[in-house]
Amino acid sequence: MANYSRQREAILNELKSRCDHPTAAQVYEGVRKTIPNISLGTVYRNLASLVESGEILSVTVGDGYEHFDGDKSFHLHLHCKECGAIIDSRVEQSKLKGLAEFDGFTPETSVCVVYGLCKNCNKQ
Amino acid sequence: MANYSRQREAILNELKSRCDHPTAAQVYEGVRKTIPNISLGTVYRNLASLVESGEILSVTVGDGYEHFDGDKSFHLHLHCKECGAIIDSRVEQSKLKGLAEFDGFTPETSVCVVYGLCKNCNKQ
DNA sequence: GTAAAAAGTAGTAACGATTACTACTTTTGA
DNA sequence: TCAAAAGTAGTAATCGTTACTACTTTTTAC
Repeated sequence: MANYSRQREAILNELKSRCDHPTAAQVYEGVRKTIPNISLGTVYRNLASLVESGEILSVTVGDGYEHFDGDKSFHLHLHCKECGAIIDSRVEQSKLKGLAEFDGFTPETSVCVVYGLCKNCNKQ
Repeated sequence: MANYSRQREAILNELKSRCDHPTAAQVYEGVRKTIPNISLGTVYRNLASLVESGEILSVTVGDGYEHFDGDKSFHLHLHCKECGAIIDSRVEQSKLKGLAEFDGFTPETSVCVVYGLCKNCNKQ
């Protein structure tokens, strides 16, 4: 089985079993409960590999850290600029403008990033 | 006039006059044509201050750089994972799911980040 | 107008999240 | 069973960004 290791499995498991959006350092702390001497570099490498293979998502909100999300279903991330929380929003895709009323959250600016391939790169 | 300086004005002007989403280093290069000995630290400080005051937007797409946008109107940023381009999409807010057909862009995953205040922080 | 206080800058050093590297261990497959 | 391939631990290096200090510009009060 390609790409298999006890460490990689523990990292993916850690991410799937929690509901927040941890940073690499937070995943590292969590996995250390199972594999105490795992290396931080191993966590970074496997997280990058899991993002590359599409098994998890990478979320950047501009707080200086890369966050990871084991939930790949469509949802918005509400980022509080005050406390830094990243809150999942289960609104329908077509109801983006209804966001203002979502659970007391007051949006100021919304920046949506869509990942994929542009027309040019798609041809190659 | 608070917050005024020739450097800050040149930085804001540089950002408003271009249609891409430059990094701090790219803004620095552009402003150096007007103010050759401007400091990179000054560019970073003013960009952060302009974001803070809401005059410009900060866009992070996970490429390791912070990007800046002088256009504050609602639009999506299509980020090509191949060439790194950040393409503005003028779709209506309510037509998010129609993205797939936008100008040949093939979305794989879309991560939307909404900035604001959560219920708790809003009370304070 | 002018001088002192306040605010901003240039240049450089430091920071810290992430990545690269090397020797070692685990996994794979014939 | 054993050598090649793949992965890891631990540490060093990278580099975008931030902090710091002496200096300059702007503001404010008289």
